[in-house]
Amino acid sequence: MPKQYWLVKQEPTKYPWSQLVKDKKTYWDGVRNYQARNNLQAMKKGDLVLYYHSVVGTEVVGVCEVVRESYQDPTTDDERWVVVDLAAKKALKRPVTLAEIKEDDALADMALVKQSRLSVMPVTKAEFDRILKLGSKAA
DNA sequence: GCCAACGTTGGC
DNA sequence: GCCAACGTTGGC
Repeated sequence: MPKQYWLVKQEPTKYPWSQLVKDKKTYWDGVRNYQARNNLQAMKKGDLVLYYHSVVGTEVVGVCEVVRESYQDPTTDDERWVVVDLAAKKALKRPVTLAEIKEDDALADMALVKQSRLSVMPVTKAEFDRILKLGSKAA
């Protein structure tokens, strides 16, 4: 099974990338949307996940790795919802903003742009590589 | 802070 | 099973 790529959104006022770096890893709770839930369940250990700051910043700031596959969300008794464990892997040298993504021919069709309300979404390898490339330029 | 987009709920 | 009303998310 080839490695898959994902993007998760979080508001930095709630749980910023810097907090994930400090914590080393976290469980990704609070998903209450079926499409996002299905994506969480499809994540495999070792998959790489872009970390996007929504609302404040609106930019991709880092990469994390799935370290535990989906399990029952510990913050609710409702069996419908799951979490995965994510570990911070590396920060981008500089953030890749939503504005840049929209302007980039290779990225403008991302679910991030098309479906702004989805909080967990798959990303193609081409899109993933492209964002890493943009994010590796000097600040 | 406003508003558009979209998911969910509930009445019929 | 359809659709209107409502709530939430997220960009600006």
